[in-house]
Amino acid sequence: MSTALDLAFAALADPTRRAILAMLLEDDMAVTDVAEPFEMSLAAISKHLGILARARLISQEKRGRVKWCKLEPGALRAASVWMQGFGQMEPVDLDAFERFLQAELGEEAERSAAPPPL
Amino acid sequence: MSTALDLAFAALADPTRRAILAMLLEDDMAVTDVAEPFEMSLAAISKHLGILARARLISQEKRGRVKWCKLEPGALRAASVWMQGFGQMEPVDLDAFERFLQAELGEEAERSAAPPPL
DNA sequence: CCGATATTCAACCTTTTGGTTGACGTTATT
DNA sequence: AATAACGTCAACCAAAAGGTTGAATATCGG
Repeated sequence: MSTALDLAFAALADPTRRAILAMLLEDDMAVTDVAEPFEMSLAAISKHLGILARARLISQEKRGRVKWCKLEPGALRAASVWMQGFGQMEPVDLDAFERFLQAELGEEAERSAAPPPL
Repeated sequence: MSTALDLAFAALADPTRRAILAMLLEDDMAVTDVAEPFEMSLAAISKHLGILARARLISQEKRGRVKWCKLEPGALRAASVWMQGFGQMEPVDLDAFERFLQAELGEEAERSAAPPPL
């Protein structure tokens, strides 16, 4: 039996899934469009999205034949609350986050041999 | 090849390891003492500690025959920065964290059939 | 030196994870 | 009606995770 926190952290542990979350930060997306930048099958991405949805990091709504994926920050907040308890974290620096995100997107792009964003 | 973030989130995904981190929040501990409340072998706990150490969530220093484990908030901070970028998190509520922690320690205690704290 | 204590190592086992492929059911398009 | 597009399902696979046990390695206390 997995707790919400188990599911959230496990979902976040995969770089593909974190990249998906970063993409969804920009806008809601259909499954096919989420899959497009990655070098793996649609079915694999569909599974990743399922894992993110079970962890409640995203929600999915089917309209017609396309299933829309939407970032759902609730579970992230719960996990964040848990983490913040440890050790007097510095106030959050959003610029640092931006750099982090860009760096990771870069890595992901290299790993998947896709053209780097920008 | 796993990034620091992969290792941190993967390490946090296991409830035993989160419980260990919570214990280390109180004080540094030797491996044997970390293992004591859990219903699993010392070797298993040693592995968990190894995973936490590789993720740089803890550090380990051997003095004599005992190896001391110490919480290392750096990696947590990095992961936290990543998460904070998503969705306008509320300012951190440390009381909420305390409740979270107590709840989870309770669950862990039930799962491992150990006497609940308090 | 001897026995107890602290920790890891190695081999093994089972379950989970992350990926593949091909078939399938729906919904759009023409 | 036929075809294409969207997404999932089922079966399969290799590798990693999480646990066990028993032996090995230090180190400490008498």
